[in-house]
Amino acid sequence: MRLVTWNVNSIRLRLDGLRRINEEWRPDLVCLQETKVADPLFPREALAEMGFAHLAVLGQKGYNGVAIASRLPLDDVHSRSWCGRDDCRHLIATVGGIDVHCLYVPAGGDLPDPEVNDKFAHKLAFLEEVTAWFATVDPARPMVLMGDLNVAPLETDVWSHKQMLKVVSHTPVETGRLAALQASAGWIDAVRQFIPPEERLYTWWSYRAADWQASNRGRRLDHVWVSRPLAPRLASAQVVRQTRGWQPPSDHVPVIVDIRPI
DNA sequence: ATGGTGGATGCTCCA
Repeated sequence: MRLVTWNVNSIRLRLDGLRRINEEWRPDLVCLQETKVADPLFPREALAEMGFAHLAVLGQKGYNGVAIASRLPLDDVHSRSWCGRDDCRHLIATVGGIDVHCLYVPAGGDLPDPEVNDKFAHKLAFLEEVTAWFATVDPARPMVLMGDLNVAPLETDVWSHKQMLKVVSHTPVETGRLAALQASAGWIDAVRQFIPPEERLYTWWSYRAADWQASNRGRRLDHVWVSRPLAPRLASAQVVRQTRGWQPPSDHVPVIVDIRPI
């Protein structure tokens, strides 16, 4: 089974990109973040034409929004809300006996100080709540957690570890909270099973760079994690870097993981 | 130290 996660930054502007991904990589299931559209306006038909007969959406006007598109039936579709907000960041479905969590963690604003930046405080509280909840989930279940986690955990997940230590997405408090989330249900970083942690790897490049490829100041913000029972079934992982150069591009690129059948 | 771009929206917020 081929799984893809992609922060599309508007699904309606990324339909051609998704068609290209679909034709070239043939995913069985796609988790989308930042769909930026209310559910009645979601382009359901376009995804059905790509072969995604099963679709779960959780969107709102203008901001956030997640979706799961699948060739295989989705069971027990539901969502969770965190920090007392209904901001469309966590969608859950079961496919082929695997619980799929599509997650969009708050970006956290600019200043990495929860005392002066409410968005950063929200991000930290969000990670803490999700962690506490996953600690109550049975880690023996086959589960996948995929999405834009908005944290680059490893030194090799940013262009400059030293310069990024005070930049939101790579501060010690965030990488610490992400490590706690990873430990909560014994999650395994599927991508780093195939691309060694010593190797630099990014999934996001800012729109603000004059030349994203030349400066290459990326971050690995998008992740695919699996629970212990799925670890022996991991077959491959890849980051589709070249989509950053497609027109019009998302600032995030897709991450693909293949899981063998039992 | 600063501003840079892109998306949705509606004269600004968010990333």
